[in-house]
Amino acid sequence: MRRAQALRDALEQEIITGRFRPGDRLDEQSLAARFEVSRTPIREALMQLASTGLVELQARRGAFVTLLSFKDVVERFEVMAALEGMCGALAARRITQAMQREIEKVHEDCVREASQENADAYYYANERFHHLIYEACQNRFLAEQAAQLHARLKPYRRLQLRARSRVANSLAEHQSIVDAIRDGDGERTERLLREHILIQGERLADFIASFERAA
Amino acid sequence: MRRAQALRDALEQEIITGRFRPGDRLDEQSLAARFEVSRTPIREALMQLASTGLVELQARRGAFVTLLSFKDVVERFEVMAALEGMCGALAARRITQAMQREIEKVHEDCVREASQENADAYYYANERFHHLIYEACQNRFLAEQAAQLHARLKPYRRLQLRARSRVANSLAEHQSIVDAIRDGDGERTERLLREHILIQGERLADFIASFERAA
DNA sequence: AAGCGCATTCTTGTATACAAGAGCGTTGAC
DNA sequence: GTCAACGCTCTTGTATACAAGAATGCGCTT
Repeated sequence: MRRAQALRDALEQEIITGRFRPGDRLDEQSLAARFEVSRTPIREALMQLASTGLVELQARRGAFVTLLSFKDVVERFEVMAALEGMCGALAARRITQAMQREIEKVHEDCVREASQENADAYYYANERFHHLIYEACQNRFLAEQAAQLHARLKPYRRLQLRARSRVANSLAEHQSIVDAIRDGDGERTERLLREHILIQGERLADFIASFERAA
Repeated sequence: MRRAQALRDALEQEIITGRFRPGDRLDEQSLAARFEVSRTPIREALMQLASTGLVELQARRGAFVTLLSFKDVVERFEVMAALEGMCGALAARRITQAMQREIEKVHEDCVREASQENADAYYYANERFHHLIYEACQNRFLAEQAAQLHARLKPYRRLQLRARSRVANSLAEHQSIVDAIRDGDGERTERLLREHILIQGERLADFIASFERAA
């Protein structure tokens, strides 16, 4: 069983991959028909998605895929930068030897996948890199919050790692972050990670701005 | 209508005020009977509370009031300190004249209520003070996140403002925060707010530690 | 012809009925 | 007497039926 959970994942995927687009209405009945379940687990799944911010529930009007404005996205990247910076600061001070080695290993994975120009593999290695930093902060709650917002920004982050120069810069930034953590320098790690994320946010902001201008 | 929402608020209050204590099981049937509604809106309310972290849903086992360990609370205060610090930093750089005046006014309210030794009134004035800083950051998402975690920590925060000396110190800290914001000094505001929150966290940690030792 | 109002219909919100898994007690065997 | 297994019950998870609010379209009136 546990249909609601499965539905949650399925809908999340469809939203992230663009099957449903921001602003789209999610009709309970048609979803129930399509997945061949009753409305009950559909409603549960929608409420769970609403709690993560992926959809919005309007009273008596139904569920809609959250439509983030330009400002909304910038705001979230601002917070993401702060959270990741904090993770980094704590990680640099608290990290274990084993964790340190693991991060270095995953960083090497990133380098390898980038050199092979395997976009998807690089994307996933990059994701593991960031998740390791979340976990290394030794604050489970912070790690969860960071991971959740990270996931929430996924649809927007994927848009931008196309430019090859960005990948090269990103790797250089990762390297200096790894170094800063190894040195146990919390402040430097925090600053580097903040900038690393904010650059992404700014890139994306440029992208969205050009997109909105075209529309 | 909108029973689920009303139930959510009612249950939240009962948890915050201690009618239900951390670890308690929340039985759907008995709640439905007590509130004279069916299980459906009860389930909705419980899921909403779960999304904010106030209760935990265990699959096939039901809902339990979240029992935060000592470590859990410390972790949350660590994050709260960072979020509030960030709010303060942004607020100091972005605050409007009107907002500045409003914060000063509420700060004066805090001073007045404290001098009258009206614990509840002071508590609420203090809460308004912090919420104003959240809003002043001009990042709606950050403000929401901060407010949510703030609310989440409410049951734990109330335990500790008993000591009179803490109130006096707290007011002095508020004053220097107001000054730092007026000066537009983001870094100083951030540092002061972080410390202001972390002190609360440490006080509470001491309290919990002594409590757990006694038990 | 245009605007307002009413009714119909569609959708969400709530109640109830049903299914299935988990825990617990009892009973039987060793 | 103790341990294990079986079955019962209790609770959650899902389906369906019902109620109520919101939107839309049609008709009537001016």
